[in-house]
Amino acid sequence: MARSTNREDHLKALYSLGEERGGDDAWVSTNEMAVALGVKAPSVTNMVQVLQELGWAEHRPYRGARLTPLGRELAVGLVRKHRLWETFLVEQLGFGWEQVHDIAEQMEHIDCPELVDRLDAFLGRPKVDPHGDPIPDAAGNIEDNRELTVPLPEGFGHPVVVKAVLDDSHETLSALDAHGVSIGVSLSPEALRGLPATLRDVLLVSQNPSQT
Amino acid sequence: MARSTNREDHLKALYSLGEERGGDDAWVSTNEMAVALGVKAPSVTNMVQVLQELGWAEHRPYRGARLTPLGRELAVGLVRKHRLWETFLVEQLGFGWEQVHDIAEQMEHIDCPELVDRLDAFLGRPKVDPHGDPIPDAAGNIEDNRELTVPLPEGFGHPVVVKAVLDDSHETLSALDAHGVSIGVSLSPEALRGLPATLRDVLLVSQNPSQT
DNA sequence: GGCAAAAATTAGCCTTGACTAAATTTGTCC
DNA sequence: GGACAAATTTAGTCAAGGCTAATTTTTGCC
Repeated sequence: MARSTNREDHLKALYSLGEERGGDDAWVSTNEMAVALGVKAPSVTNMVQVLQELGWAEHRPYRGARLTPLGRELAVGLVRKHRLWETFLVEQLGFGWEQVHDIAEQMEHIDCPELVDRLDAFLGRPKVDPHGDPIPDAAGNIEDNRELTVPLPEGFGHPVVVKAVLDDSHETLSALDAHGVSIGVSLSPEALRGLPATLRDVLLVSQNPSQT
Repeated sequence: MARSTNREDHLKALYSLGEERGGDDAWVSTNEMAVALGVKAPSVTNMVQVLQELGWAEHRPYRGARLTPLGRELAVGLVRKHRLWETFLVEQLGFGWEQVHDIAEQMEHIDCPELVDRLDAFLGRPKVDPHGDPIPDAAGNIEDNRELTVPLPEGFGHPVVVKAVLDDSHETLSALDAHGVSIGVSLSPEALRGLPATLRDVLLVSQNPSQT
């Protein structure tokens, strides 16, 4: 039973898609997971059954899968590692925010709890990663300040401050860069109208420019 | 043909054992590799044949294997990554030198040339790792200052300065720590006599304490 | 309520990389 | 120079994790 990158990838996909669904008890279809992971549906069915044997997930045939409390804990640990490494890559090594997702995807599988703690301390226990996403603490608590933020409101009547980006892919982030958009930047209504709709849709913003 | 941790592990074992043999054209037996990697001999025979198909090594049945120039280049790249990460873990994150080998063993498989360059620059382009081993540069050149050093001479007539440790295992390094031995430390003849022979045997030293 | 389409699972196969057991080669000792 | 021991490879098996094709379940539409 060696540590398996594969199982961890499936676990994380299940977690992410479940979060998008909005609830801890949301069922995620194996097909969705297959699309997210770039594999075919039967492979996911297999892996989900393995996760069930590990006690990480529950599988209801023809309905989908969802995490157990243990599975959720492990998944949050992976997210924590991913976002800490992204922060390291951007803040310490000077990578662009659009470059780090794929690298962190590899680094998050490194297995060493003490490394995670030391990295967290080294970075000054950051609360958010370079894309504005919250970094879970060592206990697994996620302080989601994005509750204070909102999806971009209709009409673009007021300036807004960019607080987070919901899509960390290289393409989206490069495109945002090209439009001068990054975390903390204030955007005028005109600037918002100049953005392609697909880019506007991934932004979470604060309407009060005084909020940091 | 995905990037394979496995192939990289076999490549590195072949490189390390070949270096111990002392020559670029030394043949390494599959059995030695099997012992080093913790697998059985037939598994190594299989992998060595795969390495041969990849153009990384040459396999002469019943004689052993040795690296091609390409294989050597790739292996040196792995050693470079390993030693840079070890340096990062000790100097930036504050790990003890006995803790970092196993972690770096995982990190060296992260595939991103730009990451290696940036890490190297971030660390100030270090020449040696925490165990005194030389770090290959980006071109693969190894500036082995250990030529200036020697294995511990017989008799222990003079004080010596520890320049490198040939065994990076947790056990050996912890034991050295317990005896107050680390890179750069000066050891008196009495101190040397107080060390177990197995520990003395892994030291490379300089006889001139003025050398740094 | 039944039937067709969509979704998910099962069945069967392939590759990678490990293993054991059996066969082969090498090397050494007289 | 032959016989035996040690080292190595070959042969055959297994588990993990992927795939395609076929089957089963669910769902949506009339």
